[in-house]
Amino acid sequence: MGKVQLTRKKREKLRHKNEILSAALRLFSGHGFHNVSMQQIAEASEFAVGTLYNFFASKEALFEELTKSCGERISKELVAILDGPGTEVERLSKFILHAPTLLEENAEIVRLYVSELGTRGAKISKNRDMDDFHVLLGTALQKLIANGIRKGVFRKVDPKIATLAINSTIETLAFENVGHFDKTAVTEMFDKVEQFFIDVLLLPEGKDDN
Amino acid sequence: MGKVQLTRKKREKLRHKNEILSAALRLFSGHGFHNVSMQQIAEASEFAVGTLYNFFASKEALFEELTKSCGERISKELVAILDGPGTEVERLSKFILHAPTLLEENAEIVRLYVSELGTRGAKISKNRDMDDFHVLLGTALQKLIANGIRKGVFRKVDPKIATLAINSTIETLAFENVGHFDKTAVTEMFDKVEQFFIDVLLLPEGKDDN
DNA sequence: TCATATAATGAACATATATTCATATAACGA
DNA sequence: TCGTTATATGAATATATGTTCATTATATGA
Repeated sequence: MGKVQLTRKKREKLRHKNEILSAALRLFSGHGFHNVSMQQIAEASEFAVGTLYNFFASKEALFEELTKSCGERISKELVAILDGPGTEVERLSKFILHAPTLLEENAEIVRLYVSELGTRGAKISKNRDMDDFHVLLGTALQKLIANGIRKGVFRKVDPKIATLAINSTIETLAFENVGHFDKTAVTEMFDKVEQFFIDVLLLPEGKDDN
Repeated sequence: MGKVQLTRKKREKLRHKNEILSAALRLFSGHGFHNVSMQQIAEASEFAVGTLYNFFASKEALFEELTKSCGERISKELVAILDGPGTEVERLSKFILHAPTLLEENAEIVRLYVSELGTRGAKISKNRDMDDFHVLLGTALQKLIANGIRKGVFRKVDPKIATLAINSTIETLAFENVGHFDKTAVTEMFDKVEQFFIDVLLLPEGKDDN
């Protein structure tokens, strides 16, 4: 579906659009939606203000387009780990330990998410995409933990609460570090988080809760 | 220090100031800093715009004054529990279970905190008070957990990470529920959170990690 | 080459809103 | 009562900025 090869013009146009989006992401993530003007985006992307409106109906529309795809991409990456190969412990471990890399590669988006979308609160727009991806992620993690419990690998905790705790911790840590990112320090912290949750969730061998 | 009894005029003035702050809190917490104008605050508090500027140098100053005291009050309330009487387990338990009440009584402030201060990100102002109180709280909780471990009540986990996990979980849950607050549902959730962390941190009797 | 379509431009416009300040009002003390 | 001080007022100002649109530039294909 869709043309395999776009015409030169279409490709150019798409490239221009992406350049605008890219500049907007940089600015928004640095200063926040309300503190960035269309003028600034125009200057940063080296287009005229009017040109922006040939691509996006409004400042809000630009913002939404910017966030739409990002959430999906990141959430898919994480769900892939949770639903991927390996034991429950291995996957949970991998999931937590993948955060530093993910954070490094998506610093701007995460910063945008933190500064504008929060996880809740007064949203810029009615954009609910982020929340949807959040739910998707939560479901996958919850299922993993429930499976682990059923197999007798994890203690009998409430999978919902465990998921909440793990996700909250990862997010908080991510948000706290996205401003001044130090890979070594961040990696170290996430190592400890992984250790904590594995340690705490793992059923001591030989002991059986059932 | 300070007059014990203020003159009628001073008292009136203070009352007026608080009325403005109160109206501002209601508006800000509902719509966010950028979506509330001085006009609106003036109307809501039944003063003229100019009057607001007799009390506060700017919109930002008003906002800061609003947040300054709130954080301190809440954080003190929680630290009092953590540093209060009872065993480590009892205090941790009480700390978590106190959230619903606290949330109910401070819904507007929490909403404001969520929608504008986030926990980080593009702040309205350079106001760091909230962060300071956050640190204070973290320190108290961390100490409690460290003590619990030393006494052999808790497993040997990293107190820092445990604190991070507990605080993150409580905050996330609080933030998610402050919009449409349902005391019963919220209480139930926090009960489960308490159960989870106690369950997971408690050293099985007879077993000794040391 | 030229007619047409597409894209880019940025000055001008409309609106919103933070802030000011000259004026009015009320409270107070002599 | 009256002058003085403190407080309240809100129209006017200054500024910022989202959006429009008539104009210009560029690309395309006959």
